[in-house]
Amino acid sequence: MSSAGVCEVAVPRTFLGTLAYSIPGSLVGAVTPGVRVRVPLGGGVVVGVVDRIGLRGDRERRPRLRDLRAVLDETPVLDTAGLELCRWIADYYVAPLGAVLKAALPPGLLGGRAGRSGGEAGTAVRTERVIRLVRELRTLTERERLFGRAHRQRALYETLESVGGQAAARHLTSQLGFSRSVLQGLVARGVAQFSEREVRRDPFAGPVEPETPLTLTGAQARVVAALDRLGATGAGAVALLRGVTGSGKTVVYLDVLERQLARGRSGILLVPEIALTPQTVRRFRARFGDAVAVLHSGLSDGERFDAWRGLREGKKRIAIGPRSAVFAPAPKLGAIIVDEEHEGSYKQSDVPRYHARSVAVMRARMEGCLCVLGSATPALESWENAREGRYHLLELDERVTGHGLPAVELVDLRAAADEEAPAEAETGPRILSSRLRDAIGARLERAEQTILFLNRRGYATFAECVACGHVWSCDACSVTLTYHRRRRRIVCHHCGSTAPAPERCDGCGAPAPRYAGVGTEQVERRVGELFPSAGIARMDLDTTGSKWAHAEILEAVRRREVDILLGTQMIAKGLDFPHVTLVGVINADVGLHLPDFRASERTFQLLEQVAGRAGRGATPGEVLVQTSRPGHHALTAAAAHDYVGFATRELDDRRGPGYPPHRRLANLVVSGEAESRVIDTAEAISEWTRALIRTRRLEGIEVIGPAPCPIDRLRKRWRWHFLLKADRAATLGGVLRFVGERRGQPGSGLRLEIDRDPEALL
DNA sequence: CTGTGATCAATC
DNA sequence: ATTGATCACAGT
Repeated sequence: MSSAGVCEVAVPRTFLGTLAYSIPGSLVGAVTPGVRVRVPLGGGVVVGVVDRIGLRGDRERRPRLRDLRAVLDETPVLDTAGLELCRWIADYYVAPLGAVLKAALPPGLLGGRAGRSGGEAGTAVRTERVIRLVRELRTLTERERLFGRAHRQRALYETLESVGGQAAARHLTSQLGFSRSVLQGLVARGVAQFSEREVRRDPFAGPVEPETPLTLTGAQARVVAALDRLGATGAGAVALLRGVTGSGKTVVYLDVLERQLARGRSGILLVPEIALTPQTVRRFRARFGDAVAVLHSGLSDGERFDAWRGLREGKKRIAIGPRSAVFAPAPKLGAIIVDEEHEGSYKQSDVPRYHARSVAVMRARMEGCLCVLGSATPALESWENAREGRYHLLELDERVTGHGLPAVELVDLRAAADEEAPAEAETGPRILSSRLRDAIGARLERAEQTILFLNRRGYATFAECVACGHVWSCDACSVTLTYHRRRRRIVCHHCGSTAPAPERCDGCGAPAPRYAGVGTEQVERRVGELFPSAGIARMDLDTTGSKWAHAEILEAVRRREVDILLGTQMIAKGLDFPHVTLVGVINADVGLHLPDFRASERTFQLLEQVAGRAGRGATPGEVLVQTSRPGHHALTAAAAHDYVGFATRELDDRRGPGYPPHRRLANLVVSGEAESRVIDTAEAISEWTRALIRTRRLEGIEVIGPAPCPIDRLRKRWRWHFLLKADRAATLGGVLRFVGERRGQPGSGLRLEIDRDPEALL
């Protein structure tokens, strides 16, 4: 078989590798790497992407290949460099190339179905289900007759009435606590109807104010100049920009990108998803106008396709977006900037489990462009690379305000440390020390704003029976249920399942449980009691259900309608409010005890980030961190704003156990519904891997485990894992690929997940 | 003997 | 993911 008549195609399936097809004579000229093709697969037809013309070298001959059915693109959806990057990801992260391509291309281009929609733009309209009242019940008697004892339906009716007759079904069930059957009941009674409503909101649209002219500080100018020199080499240099919070990294990014544009190059700015606010985008639009393409999961498929096409055709030159924007089809790429490069959300949690920072570095090397990793608290991996000279280290250690970083004080929560506090019986668990309470009071008097941070949502983290000690936990996951007081439900934060708050113990029948472990909802209540006249806003997943509630809350803070903003890590990143002079961390110990090797690093980063919200205006800021472990190095280092000290100590702590960045890590998780099969399979695969290492005489690589995962049941699946630790990335990669190919699909409803360079081991 | 569901392997 | 092959077992 001549190599001209055949090709390898990546298809959207879960197995590794590509499939071979023959090219019918009529299509020969049209088939090139990177074009989409329609191919027969099993009993159906799917859309795949041509990986290469000719067969893979390692392939055994087949008597007969099936024919390509059609070629869908004149221009490849990925250029040579893009395809090469995707191959690297597939290889490195042991993922099917088809799955990588699916993640890299706009939604709809590579759908499983090979229908009409596989053609051009994904024109799918995003809709949401709406319930609408269709019958008016004017009199009370009429309502009573109709609803009888169906009081939830009546409540729903009245809710809908009060919001103007219709509401999104999703909002009613997830935010307001109506169950789906109540909605259905109302429809069944003929009082309401369901319909679909198109959702189309572009939060980034709207007038763009011209940028207020900025002059770079001396330090910023030096950094920009250094980056410019690095970029000009065309050698794919990587720079780590460590700039303290408030040192003006964004201004540097703007300048770097502007210089690239001036050279006829394009640029990509990656930001963590939650930092992609209209506020951020506005700054870039103000500088670059229509050349900016925003890639955001909140956009419809059609809008995303338009942004993608705009970039590919050179009409847009700057791409801003989360993780997947690292694949932006920017021709003549000059720079990729990864803001907040330490953020864990750059790692994708499902296949392909890539890290956008690593992909950015690899892409820059492949295309010879500049890569800038920016953070106040770099990931230890990046720090180590900079220390060893693989990345160029640049630093900004002055805040632009000239005020210096806010003073941080650790407030000891233990024992009688707080003499002024009344006995616990009167106040419930202590949430605010008198120190923090007084500090908030002082800000209220001076009309300054306060941010309170607690990385735990809900009211209480668990419910416990006072009589027998029973703790309510999820049926599907091995975690305790969080009490949400306003919703009057207990909720699993892993699978989302909920149940009404218990009235008595399942086991012994004793009445009402005790709720323990403070969450943001409880802080909100307590703060409201202590400061009844203050404007309080809570920002966490529960209050930002609707897509842009988030931005609305922040607008209220900006207008100073809010005196105290309280929330989870959502409020830790990037917020820039000049009148915030106090940041209070309710409990810094949350997260410090997690069974994960990054627990200390996470805590340090979060504290440093949240502390950076204080004192960004004319008045210096103050930070109070409540903790029961005031001696912990993550906390003392954060209090001293001592990144280098923290990194040195933490690197040292990780040397013994061989955690990254000293050694390379992969987490292999076996999951399934039958516990015994999961254990057996985890043992079999880990033993098989050990044997592989032994027989191949591989050095510098070990298998650790298996053991149950820290959360050993999730969504009804039992989970066991084992680790691979290796000195060299190449050794690890070789073993992982072997495991993936030979044991990747264990069958019987079991799954093997391979997570290379894991962000967390939970 | 046929129908049903579970399990497993292959997909070019 | 999806499909088809294979097999145990229940019902006819």
